[in-house]
Order: sequence, then C-alpha cells, then structure tokens
Amino acid sequence: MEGLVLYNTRTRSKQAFAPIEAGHARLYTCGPTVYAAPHIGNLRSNLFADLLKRALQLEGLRVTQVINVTDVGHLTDDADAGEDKIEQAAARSGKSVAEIADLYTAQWLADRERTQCLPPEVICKATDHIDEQIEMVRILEAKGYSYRIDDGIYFDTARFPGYADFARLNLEGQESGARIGDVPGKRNPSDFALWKFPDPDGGKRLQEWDSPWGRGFPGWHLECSAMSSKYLGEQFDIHTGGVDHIAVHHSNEIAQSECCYDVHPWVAFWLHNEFLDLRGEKMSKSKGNVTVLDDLIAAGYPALAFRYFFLQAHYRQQQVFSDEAMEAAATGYDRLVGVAAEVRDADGDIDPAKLTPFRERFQQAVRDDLNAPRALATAWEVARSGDLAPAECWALLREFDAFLGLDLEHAEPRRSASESDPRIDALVEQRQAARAAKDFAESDRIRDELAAEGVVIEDTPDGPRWRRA
RNA sequence: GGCGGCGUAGCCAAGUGGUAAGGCACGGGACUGCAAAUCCCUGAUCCCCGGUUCGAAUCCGGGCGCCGCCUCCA
Repeated sequence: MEGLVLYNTRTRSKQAFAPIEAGHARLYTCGPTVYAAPHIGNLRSNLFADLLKRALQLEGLRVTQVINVTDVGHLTDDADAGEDKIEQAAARSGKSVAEIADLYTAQWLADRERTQCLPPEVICKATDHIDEQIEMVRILEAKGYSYRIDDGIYFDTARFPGYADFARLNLEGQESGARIGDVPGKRNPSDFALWKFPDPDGGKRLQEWDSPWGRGFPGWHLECSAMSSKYLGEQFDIHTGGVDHIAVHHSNEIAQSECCYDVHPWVAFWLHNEFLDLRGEKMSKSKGNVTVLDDLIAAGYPALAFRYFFLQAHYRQQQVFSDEAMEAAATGYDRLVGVAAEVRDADGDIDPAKLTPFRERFQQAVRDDLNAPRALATAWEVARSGDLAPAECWALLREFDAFLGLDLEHAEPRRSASESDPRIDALVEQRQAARAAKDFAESDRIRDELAAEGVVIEDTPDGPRWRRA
C-alpha cells in the first residue's frame, strides 16, 4: 500500500501525495469572511480541511496550516462591484467594522473548537497584510500584467495564457452568456480587480488604505495569494476550499501568483469540498436562511454529532442535510460514544495480530482520498466485533479517533447523563415506592407525568436515573 | 448559452468490472411489572432502455430526474 492519495482538482485525478519539503506539509485553507456567523455548510469546509490535516499528520508529516480571515474587500454582488459585506454588516448593526470582524471571527473559532478542528498554525487577517498585497500588485504592474481603469487596477487575464486551464473554463462560452453590469473598461470578462478605488458615488468607505495608486482597498482574491505565500513560500503543497471557488477565486489566485512569482505550479495540490445539499434551500450567509451550529445545539445535539454527520459522507460528494439525517447521525454518534465509554478504561492483554486487519482497513480508507465513511464504518466494525477484547477494541478506537476527531476519549453518552433536582428526585422515589408495592398504576402515572414535562426515566440495574429528553 | 456532479434498501451513504460497507429508522427477539435505555437478529441486484464483456451498480450510447458552478457564496 502506498501512502496518502488525494484527488487534485488541478489534474482532475487522484495522486500520491508527497510534500515539496521532505517531512513537512504546507497547507493553506481558504477561511471565513467574517460578516456573519458560520453556517453548517461553512463548517463542512472546516471539517474537511481538518480531516486532511489529521491525515497528513497520520502520515508522520509535520503540518503547517494557514487559514485566512477575510475582513475586507469581499463584495456583495459582482467580484468587481457591489458593497463590502463587512461594511454592510457594520452599518446594519451600528457596530464598527473591527467589532463585526472580531465578533464573527470569535464565533468561527468557537465552532471549530467545539467540532474538534485542530487549531491552525497561522491565522492571518487580510487587513493585517495590506502591505504584502500592495507589494504584489506592484510586482504584477512592473511585469506588465495589470492595467488601470477608473474603477481600479485590474489583472489582465489575457496575459496569462493558462488562465482557463485550472477550472477548464470555456471562456468563449462564458462570453456568449450575457454579462450584465460589468465594469466599464475591463478588457476581458475574466479580468479581476487587484486594487479597488472607492466608488466616487458610494460615500466614504470605512476601510481604505494608501497605495501607490491612491486610496483604496485590495481586491478580494489578492489576500489569499499574498498571505499563503508569505507564510508557506512561493510554492507550497496544498490549498483547500469549497468547490464554488474553483472557477473564479482560485483561478484568479493562480493567475496572479504564478505571474508574480514566476512559478508553476504555484500550489501542487488543490482540494475542494462539495456542498451540503439543503434540498433546494440554498444556504448562504448572504441569504439569511442559515442553520448554524448553535441551532443544532439548541435542538439538543452535541456539536460533535455534526462532525459525525459530516464523516458519514465523502467530502467530494454533495451530502443531504435534513432533520432526519441529523437525528440519525446524533443517535449513531451517541451509541458509538457509548461503546467507547464502556471499553476505554479496560485493562487486559492486547493481541496485535487481532488489531492488524482493522488497522489496515482503516488506514486504507484514510489514504484513499480521505474516505471518512469507510473509516467510520471500520470503527463500527471494531465497536461491534465480538472477537475483540475491550482493551483491544479501545486500542483501535482510540487510534482511529486521531482521524475521526469524535473525542471518544472523553465524550459521555446521553444514557449516562444523570440529573438531579429535589422535586424530580422525590417523584422518582415515589415511583420506586409504588413499584415496590406493585402499584403499577401509580408508578406509570408518575412516569407519564414526568414524561409530559420532558423528563425521561431510565431504569438500570443500579436503580433509576433521569434526564431531560 | 457554457461547465460539473449525482441518481444504491424508508432515510444518510460507502463501493468504479467478478455476484452490494457502515449508520439511522422499521420489524422480530432478549431484558422489563409494562415501557424506556441497552444488546442480538432481519432487509436492496443498485433510475429506465440499449450496447461492450465470460461477467457491470461499476465501461459506452440514449433517455428521465435531482443538485451545483459560470456573479457574493463552503
């Protein structure tokens, strides 16, 4: 079995992964635009990148992961027009741009932590790297890749012959599709802004900087090019993002980076996660019809139940999210945690030969383009295997959890959650007394009464316990 | 108009040439005073039609259906 194999969007094929620098994988993950709370679709992207990071670590690689925080320049409509989303959110809420950015950055970090995403080595904000972005535009300009129009400094995609290659774009086909509201003066429809000038009719922007071309702000695509190469080098191993970024954002990043640094390929591997399928209800932060992690938690699901849900489908496949599917995932997660809780303190001898087949199957799944569903299925085979001693079962589950990230070491199953409340405890005791007296009408009445207020009684060999449903 | 993906049991889904992983639900059983919780058992020939092949869910062609990208979006 060779090592890790990853599907590379750049070559449209699975390829064996080998880092440019031996023993060290350099990974850039397109991060959030912090103008709203991340929804569960955004979360899927984070979870996917985390899975990748864990798989790289399991290969024994040191991983440097950089994630950007977009806090300027992400416009609402066209890539070249429209309002800045962050400024819009600030105006709406009466908060400052920095407050908005800080608020949602914190929310994003909290969601990552709650779903066991490993912290990145570097988190970088676009507004902290304005100089680097300006420098890049300067170089591109010096090399003749840019031109100036009223609206800003633009990248001339015609100067980069390979522009259409990455996304396999049919530029002519696109041109025939009428494009409305284009920026006057652009030479090609695919040209994009490197540096934007404030809209003369749009009032003063909250975020502007001086540049060799005057006041303005960086084009959205620029930050990823500038920051990734600042922290990872002019060529690095892997760049991740959602499939929606392939055609525009990543094509543009590649164009400006390869022209700026004179490299090819700028990034060796490009990995993209598919979207959650909301049954036609497209979820996007700009539309407001979003489900966020806190919604799931309010519905009674542990945050990691969503991670479990995510693991059930391959990252390159659209995954249908529904209440029913989420409920099923939560039940499955709870039961797996239940098994872990039973075996994790087990002592006893471990026969390595018994572990090998499961271990191999698991590794094979991980190495085959991060096949989490198969990896998870292997964990279940272990959990339900009658042949493994508890200590052996735990040895495997613990090992697998380094990839799955389900906190099997600490998570507690719901069934062991036992609450305490003087009033309810008293009712439960009354029920016990009735049962002892074989007055089942009374004991069932008490149980029903508690059930009506959402309290579930579970009878165990050690006596009853209760919890809120 | 251009580009891409998908269609596998009630649901979420693995599987890309040799007779269909896993989870959830349903049903059956154990346990229970009865339940709940828990544990065990049980189900599909893979959207339709045609073709290639000794052999196809898996390859090719044609349908039908769904989702997405090309413009902010994970």
